[in-house]
Amino acid sequence: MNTETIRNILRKHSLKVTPIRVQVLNVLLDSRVALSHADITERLDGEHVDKVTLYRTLNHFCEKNIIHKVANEERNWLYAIHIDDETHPEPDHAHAHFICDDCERIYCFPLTREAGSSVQTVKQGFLVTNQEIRLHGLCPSCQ
Amino acid sequence: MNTETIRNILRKHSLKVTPIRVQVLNVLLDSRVALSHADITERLDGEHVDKVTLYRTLNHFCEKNIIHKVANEERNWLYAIHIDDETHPEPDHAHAHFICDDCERIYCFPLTREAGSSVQTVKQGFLVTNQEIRLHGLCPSCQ
DNA sequence: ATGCTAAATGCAACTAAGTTGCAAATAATA
DNA sequence: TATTATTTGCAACTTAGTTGCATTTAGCAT
Ligand SMILES: [Mn+2]
Ligand SMILES: [Mn+2]
Ligand SMILES: [Zn+2]
Ligand SMILES: [Zn+2]
Repeated sequence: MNTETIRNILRKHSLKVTPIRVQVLNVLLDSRVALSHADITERLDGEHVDKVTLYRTLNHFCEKNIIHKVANEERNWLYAIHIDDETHPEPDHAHAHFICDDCERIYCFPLTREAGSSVQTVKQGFLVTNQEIRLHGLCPSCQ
Repeated sequence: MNTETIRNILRKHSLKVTPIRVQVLNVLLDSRVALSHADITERLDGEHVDKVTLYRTLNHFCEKNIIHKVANEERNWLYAIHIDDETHPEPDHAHAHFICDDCERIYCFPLTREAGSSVQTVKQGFLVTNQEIRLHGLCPSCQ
């Protein structure tokens, strides 16, 4: 993705435009799957980025809702751009995560509304306001 | 729950019957919600239990499928007995977890079959074999 | 009952993801 | 160009969970 577009995303969220932020955002925009801190560090190579700075950058992006985090099976955070396409205008957790049980990659999937609203009143006395769906299986390259 | 019943659960899974195992299983059988390592330690008080022994006990129970673990919002493990009632004869992940956004307690819920099978073919090329549903909201005592 | 042995326990040290504190550098604005 | 709030980098810290190893014990055979 074009650097100026990325710079504008940052400005839109009133974040200072710094080289690290541009590069990290670029890496995340380029990826079809959610990435770990280590994944991102690798893909930034050439440039040395301090691990704390990277964590803080990712947390900033999360607070601004530019990206979100999802835990993998080892319970480490993976980071992904918010899917923001026409088919999926809702905020927050209105999408599913697909976890490949072979390669362990995690993909963000938009959810159809009917699927999303199917598990509403499961048990008397509990009020469900939101849900998180994690789909397990095999991704195209692992079948 | 009666101690002899607990001893029999252990024997059924060819685990040696030890005081710690009996007590831990008793604590888990008594709880309506999933418990952390710290929660369990508290409820064992009187008896001192080494933290490593407790972790190993819990992992043993998981391997034998007597209990299962679920991550809380801080990504620490909580442990719960497998719900094993008539309404829910399937193995593995065929139940949902309800997370109270106020008190953070986690409950295991059986899932109706229709809800469980609603999110099957979400995206071309991805094979879904299993799913995990985390419901967020308010539990009865937090509304 | 007694002894034997594989499994369970307890303690200390370790691991690794993520955070905190603070001093030095820098982007935005005037 | 100067000012200042924000960002960065480094070191130290935190904490859940694991590993290694010596000691103890449950279950079983004699
Ligand atoms: Mn996602
Ligand atoms: Mn459960
Ligand atoms: Zn895969
Ligand atoms: Zn509650």
